[in-house]
Amino acid sequence: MSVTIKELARQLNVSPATVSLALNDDCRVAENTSAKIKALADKLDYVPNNFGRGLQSRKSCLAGYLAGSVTGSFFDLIMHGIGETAAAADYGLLTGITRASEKIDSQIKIFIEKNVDGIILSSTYSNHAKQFEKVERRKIPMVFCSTRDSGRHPFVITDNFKGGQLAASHLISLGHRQLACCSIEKDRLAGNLDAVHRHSLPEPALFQKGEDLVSIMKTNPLITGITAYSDAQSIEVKHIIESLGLRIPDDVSIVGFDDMWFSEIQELRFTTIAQPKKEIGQTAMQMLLELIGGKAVTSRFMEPELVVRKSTAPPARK
Amino acid sequence: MSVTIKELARQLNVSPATVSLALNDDCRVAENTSAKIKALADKLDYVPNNFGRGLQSRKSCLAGYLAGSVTGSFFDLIMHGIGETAAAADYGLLTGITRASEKIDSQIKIFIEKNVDGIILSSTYSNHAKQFEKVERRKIPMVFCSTRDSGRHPFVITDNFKGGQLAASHLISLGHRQLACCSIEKDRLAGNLDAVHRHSLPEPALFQKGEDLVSIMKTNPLITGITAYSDAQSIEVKHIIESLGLRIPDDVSIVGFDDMWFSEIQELRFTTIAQPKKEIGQTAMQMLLELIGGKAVTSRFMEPELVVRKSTAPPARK
DNA sequence: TAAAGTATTTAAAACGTTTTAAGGATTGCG
DNA sequence: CGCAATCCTTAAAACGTTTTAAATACTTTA
Repeated sequence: MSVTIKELARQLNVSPATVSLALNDDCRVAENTSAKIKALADKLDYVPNNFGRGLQSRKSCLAGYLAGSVTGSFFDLIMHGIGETAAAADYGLLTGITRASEKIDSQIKIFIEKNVDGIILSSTYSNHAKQFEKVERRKIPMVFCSTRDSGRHPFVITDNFKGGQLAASHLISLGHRQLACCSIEKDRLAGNLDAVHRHSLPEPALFQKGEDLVSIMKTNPLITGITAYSDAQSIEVKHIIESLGLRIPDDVSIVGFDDMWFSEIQELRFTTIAQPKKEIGQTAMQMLLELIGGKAVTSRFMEPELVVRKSTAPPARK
Repeated sequence: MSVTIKELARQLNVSPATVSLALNDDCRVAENTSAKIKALADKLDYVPNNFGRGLQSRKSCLAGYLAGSVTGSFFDLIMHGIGETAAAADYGLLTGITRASEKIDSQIKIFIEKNVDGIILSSTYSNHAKQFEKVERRKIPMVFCSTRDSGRHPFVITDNFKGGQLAASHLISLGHRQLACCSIEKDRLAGNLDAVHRHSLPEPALFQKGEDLVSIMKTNPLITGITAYSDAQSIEVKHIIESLGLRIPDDVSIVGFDDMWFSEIQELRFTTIAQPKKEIGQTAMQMLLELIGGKAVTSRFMEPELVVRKSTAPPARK
C-alpha cells in the first residue's frame, strides 16, 4: 500500500485539502505548512496516484505511438525523440508497434482504454477508418509523424521535395547527365525533376523496385546516377548494378535516403539524404503536447541533409 | 465526455451496480437485463474508464519496458514480442528507450507515477540502485529480458553456453583447428571452450574488441575460425581481417551472434547464432503477467540456432 | 396461504485526488 | 474595541468504477 495524501494529512494533523494544495504549489497555503508537508512527502516517498488524479483532471499524461515497425532503426530513432520529449513533460509513452493489420484495431482500443491524451501515428492506416472514427469521436488529438494524411491532422515530415532536389543536384554537380529516380515518393520525385529541369537535362528514368533497373539500364545505358527510395533500397540497387557488371561508384553513382546506421559501415558507405529522425520525433511529441494543451498547431517540414560518402563520384565515362 | 456506467444505468432505468455486474459477466444478473445492458453499451460504444477502475482494482493494466536502445533491430524485435503478448492480455506497454543514464531515473519515475503493474528490463542498470529500490519497495514485479541480474529477479535469456558451443562446433566440424573467440560474454566463451575441449583442440585465442585481432592474428597466424560477439562485431571483424590481406571465408571464417536483418544482405551474408528475439519478448511478458497474477515463475533459457551463410567455409590451408 | 428459499436488483461505501465555497484566525484600521 | 480585510485552512463534493450487504421480487414447498 502506497502513501496517500490522507496519510500525509493524518501524520501532520492537517486536512487532505491542504496537503493537495501544498503539493501543487498553491500560493494560498502558508510557507511553513507547505514546507512541512513537502518534507514529509519527500521522506515517505509520496507519489500522487494517477488514478485518483486522472479521475479528477481527466488527463492520463499518457500518449500513444503507433508504428508499423521500428526495425532497421528508422522509427527507432523517431521513437527515441518522441519518448524523450514525452518524458520531459512527464508523459508516459504507450507504444503499439505492429505490422499485423488485425492487431492495429486492438492497439487503438488499448490506447482508448488507457485514456491516452493523444496519439502519434507513423502510418496512415486508411483501412482502419472505423477504429479511428472512435478516436475522433472522443476528440483525442492525433499527430502524424513522418507521414501525412489528407489534411485534417497536423504532421511532421522531412521536406521530401528538397530531399529530392538535393539528391539530383549532387549527382548533377558531379557531372552526371542522365539520371534514374525511384518514383515511390512523389515529392522526392518532384524535387528530382525540378533539379533536372533547372539544368536543362533529360528527365530521369523512373523505377519503383530495384529489380526494375535491370531493364531500364539496358534500355538506357547512359544512366550513371540513381536516386533510391531509401538506404535499404540502395543495398538492393547496388547489388543489381554490380550483377550487371558495373561498379559503384566508378560506373554508377547511388544516392540513398534516410541515413540509416548501416549506410556508414565500411562495406557500403552510402551517400544519402539524411532525415533528422530524432528531431522529427521530438517535434511530433511537442506538437501533440500543444494540441493536448488546446493550442492550434501547424504542420512542419524538417530539413533533409546531403551526406556524401563513397557511393557517388564523377562518372568515369562521358 | 464519454459514456459512463451511470449514463447506461439512467437510460435503462437500472442501477449502476447492475450495469457494472452485467458488464463483468456476473452470473447474478438476469439474462435479459444483461443482454439489454450489453446491447446499449455496444451501441453507445462504452469503454470502461481506466481511472475509476484502477482506483478500485489497484491495477493499471500497464507494463513498463526499459531498454538502452532498440537500434539495429535486436531490441526492436524483442519489443515486438513483448507488445504483442501485452496487447493480447489487454495490457498497454509503456516504453522508456534511452541510452542517457540521467534519463533512466526519470523513466522509472514515470513508470511508478503511471502505476505500471510490472516492469521488463533489458539492461541491469546496476548504478541506478536507488531508483530501483523504490520499485521494489512498491513490490512492482520485474522481469529481466535478454539480460540477468545477480539472482533476485526472474529472467529470460538465450542459452549463451549452448550458443557458444554451437558456434565453435560448427567451425570445428568445418575443419578449423585453431580458433579465436570474443570473451565479452562469459557463458558463450564457456560454451566455446567446452566444444574445443571435447575435440581436444587448443584453446581459442581471446579478444574483446575487433581491433584486438590485429595483434592476435599476427601472433597466431594459424587461427582460421572466429566467434564474434555479435553480427555487428562480425562487420568489424570482417573489415579488419580483410585489411590484413585475408579473405572471408577462404582464409578466415566468422560466426556472429544475434541474426540481425543485415546479416542477410548480399554484401555480408554472415553465418550466425540466431537468438529467438520475438519469442524472448513474448516469454518475458508472459512471465511478467504471471508474476502480476501472483504466481511464482522460474527463469528461462531460450534455444539459440545456427544459421549457416557465407562467412564460414572449410579452411583453405591446413 | 404462509413460510422458506432463490433469483435479481440496489444503495452505499470505497478507492485517491482536486476543487470550491465557506470557515476560522489573525491583522490593520478607525 | 469593533469592523473589515487578509491570510490560511478545511469540509464536502466530484470524478467512474467495483463490491458488499441488504433489500426486493419471485418461486417453491408444506
